[in-house]
Amino acid sequence: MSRKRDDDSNTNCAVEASLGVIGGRWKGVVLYWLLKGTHRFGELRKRLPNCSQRMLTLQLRELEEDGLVKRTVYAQVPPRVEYELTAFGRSLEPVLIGLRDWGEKYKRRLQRTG
Amino acid sequence: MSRKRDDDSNTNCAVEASLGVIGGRWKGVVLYWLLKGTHRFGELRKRLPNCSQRMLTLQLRELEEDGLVKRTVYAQVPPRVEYELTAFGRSLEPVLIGLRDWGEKYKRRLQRTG
DNA sequence: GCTCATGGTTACCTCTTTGTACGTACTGCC
DNA sequence: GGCAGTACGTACAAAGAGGTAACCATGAGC
Repeated sequence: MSRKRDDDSNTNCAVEASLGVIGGRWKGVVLYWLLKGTHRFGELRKRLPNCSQRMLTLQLRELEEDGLVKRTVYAQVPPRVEYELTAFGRSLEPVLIGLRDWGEKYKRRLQRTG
Repeated sequence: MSRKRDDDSNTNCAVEASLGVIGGRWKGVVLYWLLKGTHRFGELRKRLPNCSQRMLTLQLRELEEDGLVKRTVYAQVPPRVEYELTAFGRSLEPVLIGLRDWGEKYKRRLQRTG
C-alpha cells in the first residue's frame, strides 16, 4: 500500500482510517497470527517467510505505535522479544475474521473463473 | 499500499487476499460510496476531492477487473459512465461496515490520546 | 468555427515502499 | 579467541505508487 502515513486525507473517511492502520504490506497477516497468541520475533519470521526481517520489524513498530501491539523485551542474552495484541488490537478481531472469510470467498471465485 | 497485484504471496493468507483487493489507496472510499448507490464518474470525483482523476480511473478499473464493480457506458455526448457494485461487490458490505466502525473507534482513540 | 462538458489516456517526474546486504551488541561455549 | 544465536539498525538500490499537465473525441449551443 502506498499510503503515506500521517496523511490527513485518510482520516476523512473511517474506512480509510482503518485501512491506513491495517493496510500495510504484512500487517494483516501479522495481526492474524497475533490473534492466535503471543509470538516471539523469530516465530513471526517463520510464519511470514516472504517478509524480510527489516519489513517485519517496521510493520511491528507501526502496529505498536498505533496501539494495536504490545512489545515486551526480556533482558536476556540472546535477546528475547515478545509481541502480543493489546485490548485495542483484539477489538479488531471481528474485522479480521470478516476479511479472512471474504478473502476465502474471493479465492474460491478466482479458481472458478480461472 | 505498495502491494504488487498478482503477487502469489498474497494469496497464501486470506486476510492478505482481501487487503490486496480493497487495500488500494482509494478503493475503500470508492466502495463505501458505491454501497450507497450507483454513481457517475464525475460524482465520484466530487466525493473524493483528494483523489486525482487518473487515480480514480485506475482504482475503478482494478475494482472492475476484480469483479466488484460494474461499469456501464452510455452512448451519449458528452459521455456518461455509471459505476455500481456487482452482487459480489455487495457481499463486501459487512466487511466495509466493520472497517468503518472500527475506524471510528480508532479516530476517537486518537483524539483522546492526542 | 469556437467553446464547453465528460470521461477518459498518456508521458513525465517525484516520493514512498520494499528488498538485499551488511553491521551490531551481548554472552556463553568450545 | 572465535563462533553461534537473537533482534535489531543502516545504507543503498530498485520497484512501484501517485501527482501534474497536456491531449483526445464528440456534439450541442452560440
